[in-house]
Amino acid sequence: MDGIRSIRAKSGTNLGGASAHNRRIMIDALRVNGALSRADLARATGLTPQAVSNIIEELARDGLVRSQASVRKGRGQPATPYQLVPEGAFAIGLQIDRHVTRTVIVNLVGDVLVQMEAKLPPGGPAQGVVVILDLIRKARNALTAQAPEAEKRLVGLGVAMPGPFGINTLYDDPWMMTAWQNFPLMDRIAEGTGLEAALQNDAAAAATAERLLGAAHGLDHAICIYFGYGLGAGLILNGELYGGAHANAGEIGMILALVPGDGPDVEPLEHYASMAALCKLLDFDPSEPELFAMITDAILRGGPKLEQWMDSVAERLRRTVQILESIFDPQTIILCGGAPRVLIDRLVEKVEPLLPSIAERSRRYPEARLQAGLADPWSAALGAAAEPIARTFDPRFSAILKTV
Amino acid sequence: MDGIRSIRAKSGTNLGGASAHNRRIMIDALRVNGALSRADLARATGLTPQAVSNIIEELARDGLVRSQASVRKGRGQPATPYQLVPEGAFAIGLQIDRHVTRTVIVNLVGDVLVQMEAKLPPGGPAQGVVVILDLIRKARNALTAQAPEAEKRLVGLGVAMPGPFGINTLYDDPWMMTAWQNFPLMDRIAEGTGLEAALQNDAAAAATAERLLGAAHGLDHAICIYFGYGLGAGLILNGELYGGAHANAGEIGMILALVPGDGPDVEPLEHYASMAALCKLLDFDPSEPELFAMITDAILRGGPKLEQWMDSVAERLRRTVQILESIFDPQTIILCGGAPRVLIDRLVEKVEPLLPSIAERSRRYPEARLQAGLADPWSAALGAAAEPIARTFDPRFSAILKTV
DNA sequence: ACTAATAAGTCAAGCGAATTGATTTAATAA
DNA sequence: TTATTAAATCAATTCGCTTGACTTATTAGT
Repeated sequence: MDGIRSIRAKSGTNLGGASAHNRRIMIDALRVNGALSRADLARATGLTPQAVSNIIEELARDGLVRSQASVRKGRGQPATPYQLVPEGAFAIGLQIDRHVTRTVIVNLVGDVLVQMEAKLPPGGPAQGVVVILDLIRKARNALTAQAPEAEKRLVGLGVAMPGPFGINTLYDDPWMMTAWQNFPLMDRIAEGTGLEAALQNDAAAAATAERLLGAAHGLDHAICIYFGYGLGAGLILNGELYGGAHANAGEIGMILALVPGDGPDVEPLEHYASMAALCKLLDFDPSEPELFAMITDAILRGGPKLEQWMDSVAERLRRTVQILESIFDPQTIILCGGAPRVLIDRLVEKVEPLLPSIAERSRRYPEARLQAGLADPWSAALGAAAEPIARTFDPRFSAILKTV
Repeated sequence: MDGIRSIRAKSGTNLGGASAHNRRIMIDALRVNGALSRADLARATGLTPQAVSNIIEELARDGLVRSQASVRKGRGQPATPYQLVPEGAFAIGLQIDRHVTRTVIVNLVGDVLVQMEAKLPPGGPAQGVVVILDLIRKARNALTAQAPEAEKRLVGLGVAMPGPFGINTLYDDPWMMTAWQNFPLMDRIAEGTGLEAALQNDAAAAATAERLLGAAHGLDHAICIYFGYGLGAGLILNGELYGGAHANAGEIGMILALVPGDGPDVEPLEHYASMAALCKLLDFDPSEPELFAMITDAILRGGPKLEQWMDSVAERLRRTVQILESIFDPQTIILCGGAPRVLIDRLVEKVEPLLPSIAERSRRYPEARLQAGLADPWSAALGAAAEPIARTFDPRFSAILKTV
């Protein structure tokens, strides 16, 4: 502790760092705004037109942007807008859930090109990782079959898994997939695929998906409540995903928040509000492949048991939303998840009217206080795929973080 | 909406921006680590020794750092450590509370040089701002009397006020100082002092103080619960203060969180847990100048009424801490505030044992899950003073944010 | 129809902070 | 006494951004 004194400091930067930052800025601006001319980009970023010109030229050479037909908009030379090239980059997303694993491959703008799933064997991660690597291999083959050049432009692989990470089983809870977390999963996957791999929890992945192509597109402050087999939240703060000190931020499934009538023995929120709780209520097998259809049917059929459950979940979510609004002061809160569309939509309806909070301001953004986001079994995998793209091209992984 | 298309983009950067960033990096590293040699700084920041040398030389010329006696630590040329020069910069902090305004002047390392307060007249902001400007004038005179050169090195003025901002009286609540918030306070102060002035809520200011010179020193993820006349939280996320979409993040005083026994008519948290609530309980006049001494006396004397109140507040804080831990996954939570030391310490004691949460990990940081921070009536003013220093010298206001 | 005004975009030279690699200085270890 | 290690500096180079002049393409005004 003396020879290597642990000095805490942020990283310095240099010309290369600044340049990398500016490249990412451009890509980010094009993603959020659609097509922009060089002059637009110069104005928006504060860089000189010449600098923008050089950067755009380089990005075009790299196959990441391309020009559109020029548009005349008044006096002066017409502008040539540039847009992202969808096939400029590809990424793999992998979701590992309790009973199933899903993988998707998306391009730079988030189009899904390949989509595959497999049942996870009960033998735990040692057997599971074999299935996973096999699934990824098949997905890559499918990608190559449909776009031969794509493989060269794979920028990475994102993995989404239920959290929390690094906790020694807080509650004795089979949902926590402890075995998976003590397994060198990421090493095995990185090794097996030859790709850079990053891990995040499923709620964070879903939030990334919302930001890149969902309800949080272009927002800098949004909280995404992920209603899946468990319950979590992805936190978009200052336009970045926030992970906390140990990548466990947003674990709202673990909060012990009461609703009127609860006693001191209240259980963690996700024991009430989650697909797991619903399966228990309806006595459905969560590993059932047709689970979503079954739940959708059940909801459409209705019935007092289900209505009562949704009402009670809505009450808990109503209070959770009030807490999140007070704590984060976000532009909006998004309810999304690996859950059937009808369920998410019904819950959003039932949570209204919201409780009073600081979010109740006269001049609000166009965004509602609470809205529905992406809702399908693939949303976590989609978000996982969005992560490497964000990592590669988002300014937040920029100059400041790493000297190049 | 067509002529000026609102394009959303982050700012680009250039050589000047990178350079400014690196300067701030250096100052930040010296603040957090104490004295460091140029070689240390080079290793810690990833910059070359030559670059560090140039920057340090420039900072020394500007009077912000100075060298200490060189130290021999083994083989090789002895290192010359550099430290921040306390009198390298000064800043004014101003707290505007319900009944009183306080101002402090601190130097670069946070030493308090001047400390003055004044009663606020009941006439509202129009009269109040006169008192405030007069108080600041007196404080500056006192500063000049004790350090004639200091006035030239004033980097700014920070104002701390109770939030939330921009809300049209959510509850009909006399605590919210609505009149002050609809008054062009900051313009008047900036104009009257000739200094750059920034506004934040008192909890955020207290968190800045904790980070620069309190329990959160050097931490990147900490939540500071500010127990003052009201209740709020300052959020330090990724080493930066987080303000939310409208600078109201951390308003935990407004959450409607229940404890066992509460009904649906639960009131906002700060109606139970705050100095205001305590004053009501004890029938103390909050504008009483000797309030802190009176409360301290009352607590030391004890008695069932007070114990019961503290127990009930502790129960609410216990649940709030569990929620904050689950949501933020911080390194630590700090209970601080404009409240007497004994009260803060007693509350921290009484909140134990904490509820189970994801913060309960086997290998925790040295930091406890909950600890006491700064606790005195001046802490918000101190934090307000820390803000301009942070703004001037913190890397977070760096290259990325503004092209120089 | 012609000219002035406006805006997009390029060219070429210059700048400046960091890098690179060689060098100097000052200590300890052998 | 010599080799080794580490801090710090010197001098030359690098490279992306800026500056300012210039070209191109369109509309507005007379």
